[in-house]
Amino acid sequence: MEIQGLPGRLLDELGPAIAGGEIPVGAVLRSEELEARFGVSRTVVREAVRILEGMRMVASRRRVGITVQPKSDWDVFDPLVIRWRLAGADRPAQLRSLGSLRVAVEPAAAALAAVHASDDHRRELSSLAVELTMSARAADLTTFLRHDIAFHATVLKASGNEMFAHLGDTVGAVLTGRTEYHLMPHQPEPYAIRLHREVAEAICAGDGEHAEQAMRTIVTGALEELNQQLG
Amino acid sequence: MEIQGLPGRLLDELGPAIAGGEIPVGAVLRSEELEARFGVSRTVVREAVRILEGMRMVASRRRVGITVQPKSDWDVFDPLVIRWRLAGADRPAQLRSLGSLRVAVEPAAAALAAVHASDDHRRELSSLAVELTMSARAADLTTFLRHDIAFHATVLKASGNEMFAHLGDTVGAVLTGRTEYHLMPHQPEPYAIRLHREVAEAICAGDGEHAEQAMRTIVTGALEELNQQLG
DNA sequence: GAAACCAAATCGTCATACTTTTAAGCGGGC
DNA sequence: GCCCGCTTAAAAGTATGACGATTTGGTTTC
Repeated sequence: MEIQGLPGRLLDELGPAIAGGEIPVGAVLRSEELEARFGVSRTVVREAVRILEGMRMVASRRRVGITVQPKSDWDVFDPLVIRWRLAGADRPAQLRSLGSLRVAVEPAAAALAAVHASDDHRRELSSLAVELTMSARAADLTTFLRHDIAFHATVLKASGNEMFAHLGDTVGAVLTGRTEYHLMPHQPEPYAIRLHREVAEAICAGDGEHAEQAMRTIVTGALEELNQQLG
Repeated sequence: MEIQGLPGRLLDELGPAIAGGEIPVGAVLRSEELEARFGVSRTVVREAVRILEGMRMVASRRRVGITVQPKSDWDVFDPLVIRWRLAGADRPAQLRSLGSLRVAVEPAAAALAAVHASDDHRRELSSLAVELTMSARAADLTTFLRHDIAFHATVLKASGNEMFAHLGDTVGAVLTGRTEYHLMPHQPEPYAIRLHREVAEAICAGDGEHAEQAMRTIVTGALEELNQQLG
């Protein structure tokens, strides 16, 4: 997942710093300065900057330097950008954006999954629904979170749409972030669990309408809860 | 938009070649070979490869080389990846994926836009709806396409969700691709035009339900048409 | 036959020199 | 005094040679 080598280490410094606003939009960096600051060679700095440029977070121009681009240019779908934003000051905004995206995508994915899911996926969903119920009853929030993430990722994969499938990790990051956010306060609501079971059953039964509806209830509920948390 | 310099030119060769399957998944390239093939230095090759690595299209490992990664790893939301896939053999699959994504996202964006759109956005939408109608009546497909793209992009921007907003260019690419695909055969259907006006009016009036419904009709229609075209 | 070792291939990093672009300062002409 | 063009220098862009690190795969040895 990670970019490796020294450029990767540089990215781990620069990316969060830019996403978190410590290096503000419009700031200008110079390669030489970065070389000195991180004690690496030109090659390494250039490669790291190239990657940031690929994410549209910076632009490099001769005789000027490396300029941090306005946020509206950033590749907001890039997994690294999302992770960096979730880790910094933009976290609330990023969670809100992702919440809306989930409301749009996950019900559609559930509907598609009811039609396109493979037998393996259907089996996995059933089993995950069971494990979800169990870990909820046991108030084991850590494994609950893990199963919850797996559940949503599986629905997205089972939709048969590669773009939906790729949102699995992102949704996972949201769920993790959300759990961290209100510091795992109470055990999962039985109502939400029931809805997850409904989604799984509907998908297994090939009932797209029902799967979509139940999933919509889940994600709109999550969004409302989020908005409440964030004020 | 483009990556610039020699690495950019390299990308313009390698990206489409990989996305189009001419360089198949699992293929292994060596830096030295690429240097020779394109007559550039290590520096340039490495930077281009780093960018491809950032898109998860290749992975570079010591003593083995630069391996083309399975498609399921690619950053399918990266604008460049989308463009490359639309230009090559993956075009049908990419159009289908994007079609489903539009069905999921655009109605939600329209609903949000009805609530969050700025006055400027509302004005622009009204005006675009008018121009859309006019260019359709005049059977001027080129300007129609341009206005259509602008219309959808504006709705996405007006939603106030940065992630939705970023899909504007992508949707534009789909519309362009679609028009090219069936080679601009007939003039736009009056029904579709009417729906666009409805969306604009509903957003201006703050009627989210109606905007969402009308937009859903537009994009599901587009998806059905697409499925018909692709068989 | 298995385990340890060795060697070659390839990427990764560094240092340095040279090239290209371009912002900005300078000066001359109007 | 203002505008236009020329010069200059600053920064990124490219090329190249040397070395380091790592991994694969064969070879040797027990």
